Amino acid sequence: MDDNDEWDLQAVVRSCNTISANSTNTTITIDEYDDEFDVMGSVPCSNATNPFSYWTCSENASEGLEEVYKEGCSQQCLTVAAATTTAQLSVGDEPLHEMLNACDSTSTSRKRKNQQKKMVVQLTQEELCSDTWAWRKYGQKPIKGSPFPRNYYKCSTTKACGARKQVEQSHMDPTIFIVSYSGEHIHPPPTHRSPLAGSTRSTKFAMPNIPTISEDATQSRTLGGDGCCSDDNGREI
DNA sequence: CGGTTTTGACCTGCGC
DNA sequence: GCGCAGGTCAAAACCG
Repeated sequence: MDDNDEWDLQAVVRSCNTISANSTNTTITIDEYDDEFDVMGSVPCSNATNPFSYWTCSENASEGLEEVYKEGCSQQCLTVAAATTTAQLSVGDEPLHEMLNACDSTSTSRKRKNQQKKMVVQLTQEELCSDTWAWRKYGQKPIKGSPFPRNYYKCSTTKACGARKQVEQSHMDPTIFIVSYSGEHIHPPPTHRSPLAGSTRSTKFAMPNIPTISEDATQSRTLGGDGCCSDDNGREI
């Protein structure tokens, strides 16, 4: 792990600190997929009995994980679970290796052009609220096979910062959000934010028939609010 | 005024 | 080469 991964670690640690203790479902060790996953390290977790391992997807792995989700093979997307010495992954009640095998033979998903390392985590809304980075939404796209759109965020602290994240609500469990972090922050985490940052919007532009993505609570407006959550339009929830 | 969200258009990669 | 789908851009509108 190098300096470039530092922000990822920080983000994970924050998530870790709020991750639910029962987040572990059926799990398999990531060791079974050494060729596919890059386990980056392990950090202590205040709310979990075990260290929290974090990982990124190597090329094959990211495809595999993406396929698992796209194909709807699982009841939930990948769960980043508390681990012992290696990261463990759970996919609902199904063993991950079975998921991947199934998807390998049936998947029609496309490879994405952005193959840079991503860190994928599954978070609840509360956990998302703990994300103190300042994010600015720059896009939203409906995703085939999912009733919920995917939202795209850039770090808004500095224009030069290349950190990005994608947030997608699990269609199997709408209370779960799949967050993919990519790129890297070139600055320390913000400790407070401008009162102007994260201005709210009216709901007049809300997309009809598309559920509001409450993960936007992670948006900058929550910063300085010491963890207070707000919805897509900045309303506190 | 400065920052954000919204959202349609555009770009690009991949499968067929 | 074409079509599909994901990712990004950017103008317009909004908010405090």
